[in-house]
Amino acid sequence: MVRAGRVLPRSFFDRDPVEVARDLLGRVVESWTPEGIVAIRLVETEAYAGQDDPASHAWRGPTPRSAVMFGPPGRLYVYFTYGMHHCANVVCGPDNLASAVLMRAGEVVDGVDLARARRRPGAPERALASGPANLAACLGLDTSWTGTDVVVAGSPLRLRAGSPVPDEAVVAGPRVGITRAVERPWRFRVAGNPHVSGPRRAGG
DNA sequence: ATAACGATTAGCT
DNA sequence: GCTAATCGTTATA
Repeated sequence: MVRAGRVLPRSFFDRDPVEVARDLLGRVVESWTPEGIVAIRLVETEAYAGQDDPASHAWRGPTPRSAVMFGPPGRLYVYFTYGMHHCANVVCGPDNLASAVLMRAGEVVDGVDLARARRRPGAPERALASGPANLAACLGLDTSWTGTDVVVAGSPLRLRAGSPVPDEAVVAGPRVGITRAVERPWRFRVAGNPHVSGPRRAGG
């Protein structure tokens, strides 16, 4: 069991998503299920700025899928993609923007056995949560988790303070896997960290 | 009703 | 570097 500090308050998420994405590096996301606990220290995130952002699922206004992004900050938005993967975001402020931060990669710091069981036998430890769909799989997340409030006491998904990453260790670069607004440098990662997503690991 | 595609991943060349 | 896997969401009619 890893001591990861206090649960982040709602005010943490009630900010511009670019700020939140940057600040989320080094923080610890943990899921509590009947199977057990898995905790992951985040090393890679991306910001999505709602209706101001052509790459965001919220760009064209609310749909059944993106509705939660238009709600209050601090809730989970999990979507299903490519017919087989889930990815997890935390909704951010400000209220009118429908913004969110995608949790892209991290280091499993608690519940390694459970995390590996949810992935693939023989997956190297550094690859367990390297990529948004891998990270969501380790935590056992699917679309039924959408709407989960991560700041209420006893939530099955929590974000803890962990240890913030200093500016000199943070690299900002273009977001991955999108076709619009590619130029916005809203992907953040910890420089040189072996747990970031690949194979675009070298990109900037 | 239907078609195109996606905030990905793993495996192979 | 290239691509199959696989299906919900969205746009269009």
